[in-house]
Amino acid sequence: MLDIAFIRNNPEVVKEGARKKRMKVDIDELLSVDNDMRRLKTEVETLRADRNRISKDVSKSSGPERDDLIQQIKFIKNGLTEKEPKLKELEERFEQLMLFVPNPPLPEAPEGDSEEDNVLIRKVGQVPQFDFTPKDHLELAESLDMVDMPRAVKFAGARMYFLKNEGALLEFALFKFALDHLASKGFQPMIVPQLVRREAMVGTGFFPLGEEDTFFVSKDDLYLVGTAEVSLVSYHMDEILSESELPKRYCGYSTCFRREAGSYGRDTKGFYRLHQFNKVEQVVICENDPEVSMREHKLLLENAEEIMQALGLPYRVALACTGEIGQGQVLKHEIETWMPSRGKYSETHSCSSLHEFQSRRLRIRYRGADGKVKPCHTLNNTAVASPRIMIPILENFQNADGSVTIPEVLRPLMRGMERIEPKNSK
RNA sequence: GGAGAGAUGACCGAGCGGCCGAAGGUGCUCGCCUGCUAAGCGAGUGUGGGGUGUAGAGUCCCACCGAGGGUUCGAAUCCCUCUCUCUCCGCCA
Repeated sequence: MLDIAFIRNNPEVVKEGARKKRMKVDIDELLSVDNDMRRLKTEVETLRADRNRISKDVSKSSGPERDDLIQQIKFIKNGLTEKEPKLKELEERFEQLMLFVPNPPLPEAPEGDSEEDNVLIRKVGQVPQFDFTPKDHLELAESLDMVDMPRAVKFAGARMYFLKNEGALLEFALFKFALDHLASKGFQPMIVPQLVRREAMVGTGFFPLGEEDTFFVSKDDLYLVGTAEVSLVSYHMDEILSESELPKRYCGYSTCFRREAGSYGRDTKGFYRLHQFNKVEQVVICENDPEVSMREHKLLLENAEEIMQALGLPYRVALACTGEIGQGQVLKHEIETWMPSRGKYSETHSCSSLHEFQSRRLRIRYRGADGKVKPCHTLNNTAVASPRIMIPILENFQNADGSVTIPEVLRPLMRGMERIEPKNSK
């Protein structure tokens, strides 16, 4: 959500932002509703002021004078009964329109339509050269008996899976490693609610646009989160924090549920696109200062890169183009990891700054040193998401004999195992 | 799931249908005072929105005492619905 005053004063900036993001939104309609709403509001408030004033006199009067005052109020109330529903209608329309206005991207976000227009920032690590025919991650995972997809699909449907044996252990090791790393840097570890109310989904900006992609538990009116970001950001909903306690830095673990509506037939094989996965997410809530949030943005990116480097995975960092940036984000970096079977770097992390977009929706504010209450800035980035991260781990670290070498940092977390060996029986 | 109690400002907590945007305290800000610290003294300090005003300051108004309806000239106070919290019982990782 943007500040309506900002939209009023800078309609062209907002329109240009929407255009860059390739999003359709009718700012002129919004402003016209805003205008009508304010005009009517003034009328209604004048009537209310009259009513309140006269009503106070009622208590001081008596007899015919009193009856006369009450008559006057009844007359005013007629005007109110006529105007109030119209005002309410306009206000609802206004709120609705506001939910769709995209946050204009920062100037440093490159303009573009799709992934191809993202700008490469840096490459880290060596892409492996195999002197044997490498397998893809699914083949590896099956031969290593780390996964069972067919049995899951049989009773749970497409894009479902079991992780088993070293697969299960590896995932826990990854999350433990990530949480430890972030906790050591002062991020507060959290295990978060995975079922949330609509308010949290709208508040974090996933709704209304992302509603189709979300699982809904209708009996209880609760939504399954697609990321811990929803809960971590909503944590401070409706609060006024003090500047001295900022920034708030969190790392949260959750399972993530995504319907993947509209992606039928895409990435159907393997670990890339699943209905359910697990993730450690980083979230920062900080002061309303673009420089501060940019610093935090870099910190979040750096944390994720440190984890990637510790794992020894070859990756690159790209700056997402405007067409790839979500509605609420002003800047987004992606970490893409080398996946041999795809023959390219593919997204494993997404680092976003949202400025006031979420905090306005959720009313997360803080009292500045000047005594003024301001909306915070919010940011988030993946720390590690699995099983997707297992694609590059399995594929990059595979050996000629079909085994996979476990990254050193994870070995202490996997009972000292150094390799995952192929199994014969299933 | 059954029975009962509750939801008030950044936080805690009082509140008779008009004198309540709301006592008191804590916190915070500013000042004073005291070898230092702690304490003490004084003053200030709600949110959101609309109008006016040169962004500002100021000023006027509206709304808000969990949310939404209702009664009333007038509702934090009365009634209804919902949500959440707590206690007890049941069930349960």
